[in-house]
Amino acid sequence: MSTITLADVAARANVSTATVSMVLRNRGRISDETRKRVLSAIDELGYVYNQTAANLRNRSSNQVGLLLHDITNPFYAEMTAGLSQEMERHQLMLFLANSEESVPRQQNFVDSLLQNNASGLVLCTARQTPSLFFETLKRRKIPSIMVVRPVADAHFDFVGTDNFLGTQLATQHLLNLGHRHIAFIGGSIDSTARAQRLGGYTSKLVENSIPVNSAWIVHSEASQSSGAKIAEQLFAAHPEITAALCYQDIVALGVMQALRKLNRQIGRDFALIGFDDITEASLVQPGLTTVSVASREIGRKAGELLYSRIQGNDEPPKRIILPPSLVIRESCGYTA
Amino acid sequence: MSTITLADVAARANVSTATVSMVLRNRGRISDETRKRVLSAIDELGYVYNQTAANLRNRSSNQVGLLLHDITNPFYAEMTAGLSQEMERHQLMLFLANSEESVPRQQNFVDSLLQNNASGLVLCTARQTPSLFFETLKRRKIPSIMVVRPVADAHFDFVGTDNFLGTQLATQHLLNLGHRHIAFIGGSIDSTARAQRLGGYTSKLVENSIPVNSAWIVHSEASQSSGAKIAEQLFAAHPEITAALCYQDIVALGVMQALRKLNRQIGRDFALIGFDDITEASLVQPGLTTVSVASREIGRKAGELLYSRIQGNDEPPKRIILPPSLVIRESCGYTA
DNA sequence: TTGTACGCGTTATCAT
DNA sequence: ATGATAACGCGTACAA
Repeated sequence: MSTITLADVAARANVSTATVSMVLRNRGRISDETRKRVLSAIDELGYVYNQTAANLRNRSSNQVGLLLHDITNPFYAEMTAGLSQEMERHQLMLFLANSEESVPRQQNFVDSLLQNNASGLVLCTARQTPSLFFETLKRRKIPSIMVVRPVADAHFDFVGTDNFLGTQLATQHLLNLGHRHIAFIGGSIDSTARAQRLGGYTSKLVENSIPVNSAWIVHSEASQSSGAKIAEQLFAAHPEITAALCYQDIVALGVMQALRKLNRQIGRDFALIGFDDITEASLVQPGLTTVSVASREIGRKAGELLYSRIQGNDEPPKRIILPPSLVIRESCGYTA
Repeated sequence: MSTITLADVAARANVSTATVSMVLRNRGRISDETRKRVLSAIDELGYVYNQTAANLRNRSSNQVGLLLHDITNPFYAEMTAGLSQEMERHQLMLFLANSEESVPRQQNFVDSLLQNNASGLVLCTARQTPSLFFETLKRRKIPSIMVVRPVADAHFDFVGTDNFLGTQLATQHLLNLGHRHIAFIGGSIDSTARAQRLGGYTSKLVENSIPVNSAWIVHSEASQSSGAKIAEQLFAAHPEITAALCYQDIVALGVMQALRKLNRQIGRDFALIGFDDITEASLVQPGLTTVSVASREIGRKAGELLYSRIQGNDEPPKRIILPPSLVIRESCGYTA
């Protein structure tokens, strides 16, 4: 069974391929009469449009790529859903890749996208991404939106959250509750986002004339177990700590484990705040107070912006920073 | 800046386009001499391979589609990661779509894939999928692997878990602990998977001469809140129930809420088992005993099978059923 | 190794 | 006003 082509349809309808093409794309001037003939020919033959051929001719495609480092992280899964929704609205197909923080894999994916004439990208790049990577993107002039992880290069569009403000909110909340010995737990040392979150925390301390104790600031991997291990050490060495702000909810969940092990009642004799507001935050006992960053909305906004870029919007690079909010549950007690 | 084509490279290297093509794809016999010339020409010109053109010529592509109904469900996110890994191994690009149980959206996605000459599909179809959908896939002869949700049509490859065995394991566990009043909570009435899980449960009861009480079998939506609501009603009407097997972990989490509200100690005066082993199951307090189905592995196996089909494997349809296992945590107490 | 027809839709230009 | 003609996008594979 050989493929049915536009030419076959044209023959059947006694028109030229040009006419069929115009009917398919609603362009040019076609009489209702012939349009009907063409449409029924399409129907009778069971013609399937060949996007590949169109792409080749147009030197473009309806495909965009999404690069993440961990789709199993609920935060990114949620963001993906938002983006996917937006892509569908615009009839764009979404390629997905999971770099798992591997720079070569990330590079492979982007190379493939370029070879496929992808018309845009949404990227949450791996941590050690070399600047050459960004240079290549710029040189190829492919619309690229960076998300969540800030990139030094201001040339790119960015959609993310206000890390600084987020931890300011959280820190202020702890201060309002009377805490003065507040730890900051988690994040990897070379992360820009961490620097920003740390900044929100320290700035609030300073603003309230509370000394910043660097021994209470520790980093960890983005996992529950790592958070637990780090926290245990920290609390053993510094029993004076009464509250902690975590870089991520995942880490906070680990800290919870540590606190339980040390027999400290979360919400009573210890206050804990996370960041991200992943689903789990509302499921644990007690519910985790956390900074919510509207992950789904980040996906949507990124999609919106990408689409406008693909349409030719050439305004200077944008930075869309979605305001975070503090979701108060039970992990800091009930006093507001 | 006009695109650099294969022809440009050929001109620069003083060879034919055929030669360049062969060098790029390591085919035919090319002398080391010319190969070097071609490679350096590619390098100098910064040539980028045009996959689109190749796809058109080959009437194929290196693209496969993954259709899910909810990427934010951790179970599917995990599966996606497994599939993504496998696709990358074979240099296949993965299209992702989130149907959110919408049949038209699902259809759109598959239509787009067909128009893009996708070489294969992995599908977890929406619940109300009409049989016409499957007919189309068969007619187009595109390799398609169904996952997780069993499909009536035995014509398709399937990768999933043994629902029946899973609930048998769980039910036996509860029986061993002495429970005789065991409820089955969750799943939607028209789900095949639910029928299978229900079968495992009832078969074990019958095997142990325990009457099946249909009043203890209730269904619910796949959400925590729905699970909680349903469970509350059930336990109020039937206080004699001392244990429950849930269709999904998500539902089990809701049931936990209900139990707390009713002041019943999970793991002490009530035993609860879930299904899926999502990450949350190990995070809640007490940890949820559940049937683990190796979601990541389902993704990998599906990818492996799909790849072999794309390569031309035309053995009869396969059903790969991964054995589930019971992960014992604390929600049934500590007695084994 | 090379020449070249081919895969299939698009669009600018031309014809009626 | 409508529609046809034909060159074009770029890599592939077969005959020479």
